[in-house]
Amino acid sequence: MEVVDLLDIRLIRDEPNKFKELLGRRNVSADKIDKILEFDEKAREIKTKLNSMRAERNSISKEVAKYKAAKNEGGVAKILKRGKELANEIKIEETKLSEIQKDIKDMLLDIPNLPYEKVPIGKDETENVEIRKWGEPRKFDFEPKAHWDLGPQRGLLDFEKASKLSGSRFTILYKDAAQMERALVSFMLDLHTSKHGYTEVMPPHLVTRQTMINTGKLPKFEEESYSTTIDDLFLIPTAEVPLSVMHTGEILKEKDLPFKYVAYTPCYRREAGSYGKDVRGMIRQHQFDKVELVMYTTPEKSYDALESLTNEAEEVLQYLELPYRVIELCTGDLGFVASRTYDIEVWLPSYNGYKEISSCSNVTDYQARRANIRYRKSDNTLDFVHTLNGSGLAVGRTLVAIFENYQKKNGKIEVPKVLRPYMGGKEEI
RNA sequence: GGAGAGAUGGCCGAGUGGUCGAAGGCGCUUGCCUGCUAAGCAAGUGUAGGAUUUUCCUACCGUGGGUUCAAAUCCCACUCUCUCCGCCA
Repeated sequence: MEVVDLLDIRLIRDEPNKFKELLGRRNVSADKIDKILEFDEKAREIKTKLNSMRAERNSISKEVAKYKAAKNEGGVAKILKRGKELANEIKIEETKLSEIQKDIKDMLLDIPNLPYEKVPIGKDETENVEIRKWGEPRKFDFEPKAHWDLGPQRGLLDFEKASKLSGSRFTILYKDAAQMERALVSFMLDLHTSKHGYTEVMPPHLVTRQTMINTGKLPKFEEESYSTTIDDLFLIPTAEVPLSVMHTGEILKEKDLPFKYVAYTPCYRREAGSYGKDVRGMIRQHQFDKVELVMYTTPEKSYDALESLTNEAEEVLQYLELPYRVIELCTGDLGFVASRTYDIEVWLPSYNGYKEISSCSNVTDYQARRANIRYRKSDNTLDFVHTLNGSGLAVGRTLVAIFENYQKKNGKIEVPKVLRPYMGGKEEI
């Protein structure tokens, strides 16, 4: 991977203030940019020097060939001496250059994506902006139960047995709950493939370190990831990882874009940074099911695509008749690779509020640069594609939302109408 | 796990130390021609960096090292793909 591909260092060079300004909005210090520029200048200096040294070496090589052809041994010996000197000098400079380039690469890997200009500026999640609301939270004529009470009481969820097997933050689903989880996966996949035109994919759940780097999950989030002690493979934290770099190193045709992929996979996360958060129930798990949407588009169309992708994810909740709202993340709350993000939050009685159930982001060319995914434009030139991803939806949280919003006084849970065909016609569980 | 073969430009494929950044073909672009389409003819056609920027220089032939004045080509390690054998859901 070339250094320039990461986060085009030429762009930083040309408009350093733009980078400092935009990255400053997401709490990246300007010093980091200055340091990169400083190293970049050093690297270019060495490169220029190397360039002329190599040019000389190449001309020497040609002369050697010429002398040898002319059987001029004296000439050969003389020029070989200079050649050897030069070879040593070149090696020294090359070592210097590769050290600096490695430093630059490490620094660039640590720089997040630029936020879109229109993203609201803010420090953290308290400054996110509500965009729209759909549906009304239900008024209960009894005290609704939280899923962590309701589930075990009904014998549908078991947290204690799960912890015997795997420790904290795991859940076992039984009977109708297990079937509903499966029904939700099928319903979501069917909706996105048949109505929204996505191509269904079943990707690997274990990926290489390089794949994690290409998607921007590493080196930043190593401690958030599960990996295998042998073979250095990583359990995917989301299907975004395999899907958004499936086309690594490829040159796509403009007329084939956009690519729309949907995949159901379990997701594996250590949740290292969230001690004490959402400890009850199955809101925050080390393993959870998710149906993920990923798009590849041209740069011109990516922000429109983000709108449609978000709408497509929202539709799942509309069909399930679950109240939700859409918020836009402010600059301080944006994920590492995202340039703009909408979160969809579903109403949960146990929280007496809205809880994230989907996160839809335009990643622009950030992953495409790392994974070198380009497309050939109509004028025959090459450019990086833009990638987008969004949950469509987090399945476990959707199940929780149904349990809590559809519960009856007697503890039974009504099955949303669209799910009934997937559950043998059951109306309640 | 064992044995063998291989990895070259958008694709196929030649190339075993010195005009090889790489033959040839396909594809693509442009022009000509054919009153459409196809075919035919001609030219062009990798990516990136740098400079004194209508030109010149440099790097890149799976990845990383090494040998050499000089590496796609020789040596070492690794990764991946294919074939056969073994094992296995």
